[in-house]
Amino acid sequence: MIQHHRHCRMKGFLSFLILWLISKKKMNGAEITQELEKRKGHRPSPGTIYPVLKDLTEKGLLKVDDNKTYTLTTKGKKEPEMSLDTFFETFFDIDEMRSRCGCHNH
Amino acid sequence: MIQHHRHCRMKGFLSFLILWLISKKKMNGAEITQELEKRKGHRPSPGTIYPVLKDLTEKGLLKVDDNKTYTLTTKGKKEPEMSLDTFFETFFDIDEMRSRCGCHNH
DNA sequence: TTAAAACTATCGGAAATCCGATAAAAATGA
DNA sequence: TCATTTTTATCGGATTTCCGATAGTTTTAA
Repeated sequence: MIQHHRHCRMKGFLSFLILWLISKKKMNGAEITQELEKRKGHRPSPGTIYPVLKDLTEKGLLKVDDNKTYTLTTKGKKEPEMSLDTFFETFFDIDEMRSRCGCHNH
Repeated sequence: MIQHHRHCRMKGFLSFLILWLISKKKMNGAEITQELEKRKGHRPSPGTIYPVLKDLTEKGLLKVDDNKTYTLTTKGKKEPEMSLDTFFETFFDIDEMRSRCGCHNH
């Protein structure tokens, strides 16, 4: 099956982003989908987010309650911290990056 | 051959990061390697960065001079802008992210 | 000059990442 | 109830991303 060419660079921050979203507010799959659509401009396929949620749950970073609502575990609360450190060590000059692009009002 | 498990989340921002570095200052491979080591905490393998440089050159985003120094092309100067927009649309609350992690001094 | 070191480059493949297709389960509402 | 919509979930695989192994090339310095 031929898959179409993706225009979107920057593949591979979805787990990080989902952890970040859930750290701000517990969410179910639909809410996560909506939030990702808002941020990235297009609705992710169910086949995109549910495997990620499953993976993060199996790694002990997320837990699910009976309403299918995802929350960070204790481990998960530490993990994004680590990732954030890594992130800001790598992109320490992020303010300069932002000042170079057109989106100053975010 | 068995490859060891990677602890590092956030796979997949290398092209973006390399474009960003070269947009700040023209560099050769060794300089890029050093800068990545500084930012990410470990030295990338040559097999990591040179294929990326080749790929970005073939896509017309980079050009190389006789000293193997990489510079952005006109197209490359626009491309990171686009990526930056995407980036900051996705991570519009990046300041909140940073205030949550320990690295306030970057 | 020439050996050693540093740099550049390629290749194959492991692992990660994402997504379309598909379907089950749950919620909705007529 | 029961059909429709929404939500959740899985699977297989296309593609991307990265890296170890390897080797050619250039620079360094004795």
